[in-house]
Amino acid sequence: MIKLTPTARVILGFLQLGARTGYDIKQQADVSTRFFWGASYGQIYPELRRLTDAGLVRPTSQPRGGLARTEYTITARGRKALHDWLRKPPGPLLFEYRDEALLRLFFGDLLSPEEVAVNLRQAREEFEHDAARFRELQAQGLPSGYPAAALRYGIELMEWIAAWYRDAERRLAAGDLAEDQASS
Amino acid sequence: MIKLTPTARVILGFLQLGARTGYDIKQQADVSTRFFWGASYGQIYPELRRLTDAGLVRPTSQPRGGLARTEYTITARGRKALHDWLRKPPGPLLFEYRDEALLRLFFGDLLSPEEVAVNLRQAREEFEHDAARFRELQAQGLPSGYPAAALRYGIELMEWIAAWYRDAERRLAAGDLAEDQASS
DNA sequence: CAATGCATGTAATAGGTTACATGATTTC
DNA sequence: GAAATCATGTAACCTATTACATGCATTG
Repeated sequence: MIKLTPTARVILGFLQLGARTGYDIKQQADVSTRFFWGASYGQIYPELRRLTDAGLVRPTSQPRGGLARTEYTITARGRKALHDWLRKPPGPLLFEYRDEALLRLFFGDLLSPEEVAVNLRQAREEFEHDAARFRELQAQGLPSGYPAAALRYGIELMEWIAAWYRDAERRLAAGDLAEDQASS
Repeated sequence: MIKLTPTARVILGFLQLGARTGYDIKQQADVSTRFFWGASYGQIYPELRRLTDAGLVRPTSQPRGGLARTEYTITARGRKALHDWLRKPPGPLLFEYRDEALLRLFFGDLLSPEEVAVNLRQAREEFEHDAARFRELQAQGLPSGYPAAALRYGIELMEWIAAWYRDAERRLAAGDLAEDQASS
């Protein structure tokens, strides 16, 4: 079974969903998978070349007037590799979570409770802001089906996190955050 | 204001909380910040050298018998840099989220509903498993205070995600996942 | 005709993991 | 005396972002 690099997965997926150029893939990813799976030009173009060499995509020159343009289509091999990964990815599912706000909370003992409170509020506001941005995307009504479900996940996740911080602020003020006992 | 690299933040934080050696930092991070802020030897040791050169930490040779050992203490400059970052990080708070399960859901149109259902179940089970692992850590009663709050965050996040996938399974079976309308 | 959008691409840099190598000490 | 733990470190590799460079086409 062919192993796809992280970026190859998005590329093949978007190609099969109708994307044509590298530019196109980037635009679509930016308004959909971005928050849980990004892709930059610095990854996309070199990867498209590797996928071409591996026979998973096929490029065709499709200039628009004098504007050089390369359209890619997914090959049978590419479709198979994509489908294989969609059903049984090699290795455990990749999940990465990195959160500076949480790290600052973790080191809360090095700050005064007031300073921690400021940090919690700031984190909450950022996540609220993110949730609002996602809600706008949703209101524009663009996605439907599975992409809509993923967007919904993003909104609800951001709102859950914001709510968690809101609750942490409350607990801090009530004096039972830093003294938390492991609840049984 | 001194800019700390991502790894420098964890290192300085753990040093101020009492860690002594590079090995020590790694052990402590592995059972606490790991899920939202990891650190590997390949990062820690070179970074300790850079921090030494920058005057943020001070190494002292403290062999245990014939075992070479270097204990690090944070300097006044180091404490200031850490405290500055804890209160006002340069730039927006770093937040990274990467989720292969969600990407597979996003491309659900390329699979049959049955295959999507299998993926959802698999994802849910993985997150349930993670939650259980965190719960064990918590049951061992090791952390208290802010570290305990961060662990609690981890448990509740994993459980929230698992619940989201459980609900997605239900909606898929009911036929209103892939046909989702943007709810107003 | 200026600004924006379409389109491709590279170089520098950053940040990170994994695997390996080495060797002492402690515990069973 | 074998296995696990303490301890340090590096080399190879992977993945990714940012900034830059280039130039055509479209829209106001």
